[in-house]
Amino acid sequence: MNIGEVAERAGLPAKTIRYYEDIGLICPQRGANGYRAFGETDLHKLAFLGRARALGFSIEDCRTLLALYQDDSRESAQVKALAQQHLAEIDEKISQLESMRGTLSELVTACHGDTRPDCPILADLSRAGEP
Amino acid sequence: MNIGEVAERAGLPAKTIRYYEDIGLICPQRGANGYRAFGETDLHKLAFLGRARALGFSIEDCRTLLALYQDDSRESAQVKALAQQHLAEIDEKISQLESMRGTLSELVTACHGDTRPDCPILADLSRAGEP
DNA sequence: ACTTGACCTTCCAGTCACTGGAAGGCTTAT
DNA sequence: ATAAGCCTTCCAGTGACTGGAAGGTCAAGT
Repeated sequence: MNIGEVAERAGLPAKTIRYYEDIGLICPQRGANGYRAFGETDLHKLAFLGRARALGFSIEDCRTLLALYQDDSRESAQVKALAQQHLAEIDEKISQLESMRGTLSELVTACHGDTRPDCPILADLSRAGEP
Repeated sequence: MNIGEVAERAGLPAKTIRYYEDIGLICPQRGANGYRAFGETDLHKLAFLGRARALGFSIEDCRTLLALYQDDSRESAQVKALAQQHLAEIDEKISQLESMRGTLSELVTACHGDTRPDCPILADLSRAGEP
């Protein structure tokens, strides 16, 4: 398989696949013409990486997950710990965003959004009332 | 005020303040010794920027917000539109994270997390069942 | 007067995970 | 022979900082 086909099948841009090779996540063979020659295993790894990335795992986490996947003597506790840690980070991010969302939606509601300059959003940002 | 004091008072790292000057968000005066000399207006702008950034606005949004804040002929509709757009982006991010969270927490729950290698998390990432 | 330490300055490099583009080689069809 | 559509490498840029090196300035203490 050339990079175009594997990109199509794995659902990743060719650029990303080259990047993954660059950082040592995959290591496809090379044909006589210098083209990368991907096998089914490479495709499988790339799809794995795509799904892990879609779950928000960092590249380094993905590297670890791939290593665990290929390690017959792994303990599922290692995988679970990694996933739990990531879950905690996601929860953290969500709560930060929820907090922003709360403030921001109050301000948006309070703003008339007309042709006059008075604006509770700017008033809040400038802390007009210095709370 | 030197940068240390304004950093303390605005609640921003000195590095960040220098960066904000670099990209033209603020323009403090300079003393004879080459030190930045911040006035109350600078402090006020920095605090404004800090709060806007804390609400997740991008630097470019902050630049716009600051310009609107200083523009007496602004229309509050401009501010509201910006905020609404940002709110929509936040909502989008939250829903992406919630979706990750959903899948991930199912997988974490399903994983025994013991010394055996069998792991639903890795099974899902490798799409063992090719759904 | 001298030194110490805490400030301040600029500039360069690195972060993360790509993404875009330039310049050039290979393959296949016309 | 040429055109298109692949492929290759390498370099630069993204956002919003952050760390660190190398060096100048200031205030206090001896």
